[in-house]
Amino acid sequence: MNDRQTKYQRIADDLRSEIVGGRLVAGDRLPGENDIMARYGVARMTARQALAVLQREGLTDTRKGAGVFVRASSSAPRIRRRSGRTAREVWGSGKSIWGDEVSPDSLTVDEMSVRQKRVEDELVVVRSRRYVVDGEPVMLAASCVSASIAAGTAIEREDTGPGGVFARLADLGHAPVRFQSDVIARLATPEERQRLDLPDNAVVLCERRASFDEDGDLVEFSDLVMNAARFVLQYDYDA
Amino acid sequence: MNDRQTKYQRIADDLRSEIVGGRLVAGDRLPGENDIMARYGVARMTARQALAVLQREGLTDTRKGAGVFVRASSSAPRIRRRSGRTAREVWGSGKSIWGDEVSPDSLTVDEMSVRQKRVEDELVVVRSRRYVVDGEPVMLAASCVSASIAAGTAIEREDTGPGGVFARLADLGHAPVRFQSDVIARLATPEERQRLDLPDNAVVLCERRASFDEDGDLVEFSDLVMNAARFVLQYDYDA
DNA sequence: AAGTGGTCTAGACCACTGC
DNA sequence: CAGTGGTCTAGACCACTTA
Repeated sequence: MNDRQTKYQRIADDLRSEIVGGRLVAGDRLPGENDIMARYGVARMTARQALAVLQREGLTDTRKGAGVFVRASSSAPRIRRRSGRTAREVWGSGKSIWGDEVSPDSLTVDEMSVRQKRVEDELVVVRSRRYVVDGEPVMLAASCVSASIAAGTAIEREDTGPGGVFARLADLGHAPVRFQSDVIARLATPEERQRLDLPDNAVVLCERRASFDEDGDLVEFSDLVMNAARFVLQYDYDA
Repeated sequence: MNDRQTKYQRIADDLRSEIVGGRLVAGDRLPGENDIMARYGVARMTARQALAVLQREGLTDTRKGAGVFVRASSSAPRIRRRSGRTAREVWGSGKSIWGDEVSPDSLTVDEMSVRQKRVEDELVVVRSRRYVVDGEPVMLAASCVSASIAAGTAIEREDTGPGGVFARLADLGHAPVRFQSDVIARLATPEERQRLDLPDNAVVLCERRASFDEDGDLVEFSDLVMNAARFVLQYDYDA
C-alpha cells in the first residue's frame, strides 16, 4: 500500500484521470476537501495538497465557499495568426488579419476604447481592444497611430470599416509594407489573468509589432498579449 | 497586528524584499522552515506556505535536505534572435545567425549529436544541439536536412565551418531564401526543465522554422526550444 | 549525526457561497 | 443556515544532504 507514491499524488492521479477520461467535464464539481478526507481517510491538508496539484496543472478552478470545478478544457484549436507574405492578401481583400482554423467571424472585439495619448512628445491615437472567440477572451491589443496621420479619419472611430486600420492607412497613402515583430513569452500577470480569464500558471505570448510604409516611416505600432494556449504565430519572411 | 494580510503573505513579503532589495543574492541561503517558525512564532505549515509563495514566483530553489536558496536572478539580458532581412547579412558574412546583446562568441554549443533518421519515407540528417551562454543552457535545437542534399557534405560533420549549415547549403546551390516560422509558447516539460535547468513554472518559446531555396523546395527544418526568459524573437518581413 | 525539506495527522476558526 | 475552501496550530516520521 505504502509504495513509492505519496498519498496526495495518488489522489491527484485519481481525480486527474476522472477529468482527462471525460467522466468529469468542464464545469462539473470535483469532490471537495471533506469528500476526499472521507473517501481516502486522509487529513485535511493532504486533501488540499491533492487538489493543489490539479490547480497548478490548470485543470481546476476553486471558488471559495462554493467548491472545486473542472476548468473549461483548453483543447480548443490554436488560432493561427499569420504575418508576412500571406497576410496582405487578407487585409488587402477587406478581411481581418486574423483567423484561419478559427474563422474571422468568430474572432470578435469584445471591449474597445479609442483615446489620444502623448508618447514621447508625440500625440498618438491608441485603440485598445479585447478579442474573444466563442465568448472566450483570447487577446488584448493596443494599436497606436500617430495623431498627425489618424486625426479626423476613420482610424479614430470605433468601427474603422472593412480591412481595419491597415486598409485605412493604405487609403491615406501610408500602406504598411514592412514590419518588425518582437516576440517574447512569459507567465501572465495577475491583471492579464483576470482580463483573459486565465489560471494561475498561464502563459502569454507578447508581440510588439512596428509597421513601416514605403518611405520607411513608422505608421503603426501594436502591442499584443495573447493566451499562449490559443495561438500559434506564423511568420513568412525572406533572407 | 492581525490585519487584512495573512501571516504567510507577510512572511513571504519580508523574504521577497530581502531578495529584490539585494540583501540576499543568487545562491544565498534563505531562512529555512525551522528558522521561520522560531522568528515569526508560526507553525510549520505556515512557514512552508510562505516559502511556497516565493517558489511559485520562481525566486527560490529548494533542495531537499539542504535548504532554500535564492535562484540565479533572471535579470540577465535577453538574447535577440533575428530572422528575416537582418539575418542574411549575419550568416552570409560567416557569422552565426545568433546574438546581439549577447555576443555571438558567448552563445556556444554545449552538447551536439549528428545522426540520420527516417522521417516519412525520407532519410534526413538531424543535428541536435544544446546552446549555452556563460555556462547557462538556454536553447535546445534540432535541425534537419534531407540526406539527399546533406550526405557526404560538411553538414554531416559536427563542425560545419564558417556560417554553419546555411552557408553550406548555399555552397551546394540550395541557399535558403524564404522562411516560415511557427511560434508557440508553453510551460516547460519536466525533461526540458532538466536539460535547460529551469524552475517549476518556467516558460519556453518553441519555434518551428522551415527554410526554402530559390526553387521553393524545403531544404532545412528546425525545431527550437528556448528558455523564454532569455530570448526575444525578432522578425522582419514584408506585406 | 545533525539539520533540512517533504509528507501527514487531527484538530480549530474564519469568510464566503448557496439555498 | 449548512457547507465550502482558506488559514493556522502543534505535533510526528521520513529521506535526504552536509559536514
